[in-house]
Amino acid sequence: MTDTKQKILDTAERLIAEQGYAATSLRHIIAEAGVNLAAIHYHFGSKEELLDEIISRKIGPVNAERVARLDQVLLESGAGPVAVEKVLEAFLMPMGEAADRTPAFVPFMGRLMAEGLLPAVIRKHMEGVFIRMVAALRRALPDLPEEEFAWRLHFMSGAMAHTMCGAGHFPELGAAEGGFRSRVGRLVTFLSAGFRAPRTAPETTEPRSEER
Amino acid sequence: MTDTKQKILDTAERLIAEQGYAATSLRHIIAEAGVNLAAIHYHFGSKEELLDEIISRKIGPVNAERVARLDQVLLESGAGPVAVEKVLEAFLMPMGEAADRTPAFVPFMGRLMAEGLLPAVIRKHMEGVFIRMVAALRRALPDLPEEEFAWRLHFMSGAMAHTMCGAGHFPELGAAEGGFRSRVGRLVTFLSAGFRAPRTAPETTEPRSEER
DNA sequence: GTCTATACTGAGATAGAC
DNA sequence: GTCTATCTCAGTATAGAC
Repeated sequence: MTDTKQKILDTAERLIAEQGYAATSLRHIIAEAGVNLAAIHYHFGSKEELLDEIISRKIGPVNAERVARLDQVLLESGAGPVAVEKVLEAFLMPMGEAADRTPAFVPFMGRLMAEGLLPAVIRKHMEGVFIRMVAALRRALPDLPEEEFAWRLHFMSGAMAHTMCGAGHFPELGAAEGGFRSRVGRLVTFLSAGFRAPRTAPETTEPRSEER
Repeated sequence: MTDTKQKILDTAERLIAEQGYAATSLRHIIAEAGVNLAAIHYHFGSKEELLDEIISRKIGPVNAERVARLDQVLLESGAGPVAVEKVLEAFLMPMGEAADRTPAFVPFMGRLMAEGLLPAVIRKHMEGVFIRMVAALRRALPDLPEEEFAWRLHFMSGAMAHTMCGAGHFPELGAAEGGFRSRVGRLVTFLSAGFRAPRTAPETTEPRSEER
């Protein structure tokens, strides 16, 4: 890979991690990287495709590790029950190891999630492992109604996004900066309990009658 | 309020609910509303302040209802224990009633959350009730360590954001469209179980030793 | 094959005429 | 209170230098 291309990728990843995708202009990237504006469009075609390549070059090992761990969890449990915690950990922890190798990547991904850029860009890189994780999770929770299960997956992805982003939206609440692993540990505890909760009783979904 | 201003507010709210804040240009808004571009800057000053006014005019009653319900929950429990479910419901349900009155508002707010616009705009409208809700939740969970509690609040806000947004990022998972109340009911079940989970054991936060 | 210079379109913002 | 004209900066496209 040419030096120019490399510099663009590294600089863009860092700036997007710091400021977000929308707030990072191509002109800001080229200024910091010391390259020409058109070089971005020569090497990548567009801002969106640049984003795609930043993800592509780093997400591969993470997802491979995820699949390996998920397979191991399923193997270890054999025909017996699968533990929710193990599945979630297998899916979430590999991101932390990527963070050790390349520090900007986790906040970078967190930013993208927070900005709602998953559908257009990230999904294509994540869909395979995500489906795999969902299947494992379904085996861990065979009695949960399908609709309830589907909603809980949404709750999970929301919580994941905000956790990876780090700061979250209410910094004054004092989210102490633990390492990524401790953060994921707490998230796994929280989500596992949520997934294991009994189905929602129908009357909970009714409007409350009393008014104040 | 002048008719021009009203038309801008209504049109902008609808378009942002449909397409998101970033994707909705002022020129698109004025075209649909049938007004002049400069009218937006005359009445509101900027796109951001327009956003602020759309929120301001609707969030008031919602937050008043939230405070009323939170107070009622605390009153009913007196000196006894407070139920997590009651607190979360008191905070989340009033949004659903706003949805009945003005259908575009919930997806509008969901979009903003999904786009990560909370810190700049929404926080100032929500901070008061949020702090109040956090205090009530703390009373419901007196034994949870502060740091664990803080993280769980982050997990909650992430899950909330994605839930309000409706579709979420993985539509192929088949999130059936229940009404807002059933959705909130499921969310309350999930979050309550998560909040009540025992503290995360330290060893869960350690790196796993085995590799595949 | 790589990279530079420059121009095009559409965004939000602003000044000043009416 | 409203509208026209214009400014700056964004992402994008292309012609041509090396």
